[in-house]
Amino acid sequence: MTRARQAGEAPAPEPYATEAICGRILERHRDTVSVRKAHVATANLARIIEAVLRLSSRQGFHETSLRDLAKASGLSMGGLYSYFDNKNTLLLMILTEVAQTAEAVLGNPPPGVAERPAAHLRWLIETHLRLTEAMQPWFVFAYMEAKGFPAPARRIATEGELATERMFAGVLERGAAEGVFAIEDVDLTASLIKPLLQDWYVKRAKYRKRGTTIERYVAGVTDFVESAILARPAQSPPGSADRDGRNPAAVP
Amino acid sequence: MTRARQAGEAPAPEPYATEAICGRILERHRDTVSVRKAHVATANLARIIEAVLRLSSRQGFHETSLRDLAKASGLSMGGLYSYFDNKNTLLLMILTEVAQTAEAVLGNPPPGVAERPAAHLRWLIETHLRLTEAMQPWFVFAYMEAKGFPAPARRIATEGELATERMFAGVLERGAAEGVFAIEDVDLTASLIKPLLQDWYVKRAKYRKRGTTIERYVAGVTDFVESAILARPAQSPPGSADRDGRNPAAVP
DNA sequence: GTCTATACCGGGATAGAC
DNA sequence: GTCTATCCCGGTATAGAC
Repeated sequence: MTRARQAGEAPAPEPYATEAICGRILERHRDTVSVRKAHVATANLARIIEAVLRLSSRQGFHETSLRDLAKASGLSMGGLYSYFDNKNTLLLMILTEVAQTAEAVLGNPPPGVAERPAAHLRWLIETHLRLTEAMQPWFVFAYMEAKGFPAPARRIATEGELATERMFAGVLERGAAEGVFAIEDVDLTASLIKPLLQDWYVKRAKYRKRGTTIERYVAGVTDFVESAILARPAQSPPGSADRDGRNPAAVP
Repeated sequence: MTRARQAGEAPAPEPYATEAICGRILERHRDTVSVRKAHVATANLARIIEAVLRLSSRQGFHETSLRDLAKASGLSMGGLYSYFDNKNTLLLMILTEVAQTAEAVLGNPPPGVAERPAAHLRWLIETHLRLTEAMQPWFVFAYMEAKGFPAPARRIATEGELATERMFAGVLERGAAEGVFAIEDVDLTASLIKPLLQDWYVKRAKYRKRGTTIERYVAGVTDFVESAILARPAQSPPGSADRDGRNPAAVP
C-alpha cells in the first residue's frame, strides 16, 4: 500500500480506482494468474472484479455464476480460469486486498496526529469513512460475503474487523489516561464506534436516497461520539447522576 | 402477536420458543402447509426452521441445500414439500414472522412510558436488545439473508428496518421538542442508534467470546446514547464549542 | 402424512482447438 | 492467451409407493 513507488510505474492519480487496486492484487497473486503481460492482466482482472462486485451486490457471491461473470466481464468461461484457479480464490483475492488496504491506511496517521488522542480519534473516524466511501463496493462485498464461507475467508474478514477495532480501543485508552475522554469501558465503547462507521457503506442506499452527504455523516458521527465520550470539566461523572429511574422492560 | 389468547390454547410460558413462534407462522400459512393436524404441523415446522436457522448461520441460506435440511430436520426431501411449496417460501415465512414480531413488540410500550421521551427511548433500546436476544437466530437470519434475494423478500426486511427507525425518530423528535434532548439532526441520530442495536445480534459471537453480558451491553448503549443526546443545562450548545481544530483527513 | 426414487437443470471445472 | 465444447456433480422439485 504505502510502499515506495517503483521507477517507471504510472503516477496513479487515483489510488482507489479499480485498475489501480487490481494492479496491487496482481502483485500478490503472480502465481495463480497465468497471464504474463502485466498490463493486459490488470486490465482483465479489473473487468472481472468490477463485474463480480456489481453482480454480487445484487445477488450475493455464491448466487453469481461463473457463466454470468463471464458474460458481464466480456471474457469466456475458460478465460476466467487463467486469472484464478477456482471461484473461492477470487473471493480471497478481494477479501485480502480490502483487509490489507484498511490496515495500511488506518495504521498511518499523518505526523503529529497520533500524539493527540482527540485529534487521532477524529482522524480515524473521518479516514475510515472516506476510505470505505472510495472503495464502497469492495467493503460491502467483504462485509456481506465474509460469513458463510470457508474458514480462511472468514478469518481474514474477522481479523480485519478486530484490527481496526483495536486501533480505536488504543486511542480511547490513551485519551482516557490523559483525561480528555471519560469512558467507563474502553473495549465496549470501541466496539460501539465500529458499527457507526460500517453503517455508512452497508446501508449506503438508504443514505443516498435521503440525500445525506458524506460530510454530513462524518460530522454527525464525530459529534455523536465526541458528545458521548469527551470529558466535561464541571459535570458529575457519567453513569451516576440525573437519570430517571431504570425502566427494566422485560420482553413481554 | 398481542392477540387475545384462544380458549384451550396452551398457556405458552415461553412466547419466543421456536415452537411458539412456529405456531404463529402456521396460522399465517395455513394455505401453503398441506399437513392438517395443527400440533404435528407446528412440531415439524419447528424442527425444519430450527434446522434452517442453524445451518444458514454457518453457510448462508442459499448454500444450505434441501438435502442437508432434510437430514438435519429429520424429515425427508419429499416431506419438506408439505410445509412449503418452494425454498423461497420458507425464506419468506421467516422474514415476515421476524418483521411482524418486531413491529408488534416495539410498537406497544407499557402504559405511561410513551408519554415521557427519555423513558420511552430507554425502553425502546432495552426492549429491542432483549427481543433480538430472545430471537437471536431469527434476527441474524433476517439481517443476513434479506439482501441478494428476490424483491419481495428484500422489501419485507427493509420495511421492518425503517419502521423501527421511525419509532426512534419519533421519540427523539418529541424529546427535542420538550427540551430533554439536544439533537441537531433527528433523522441522522435515529439512524445512528439502529446499528448500535443491531451489532448485538449481528456480532453476537464476538461479545460472547469477550464475556459481555446483555445487561452490560444494554447499560453501555444506553449510557452512550444518553451521553450523546441528553440536554445539559449549564453548557454551550453542541457542535460549537471546545473542539480542537478540524483535521480534515483526506484519504491518502 | 411421510418416504424412496428419480427427472431435470444449472453449476463449477477442464480439454483441446485456434 | 483466449475461446468452444464437454464432463460431471449436486441442486430443486416431483411421482408414486407405503
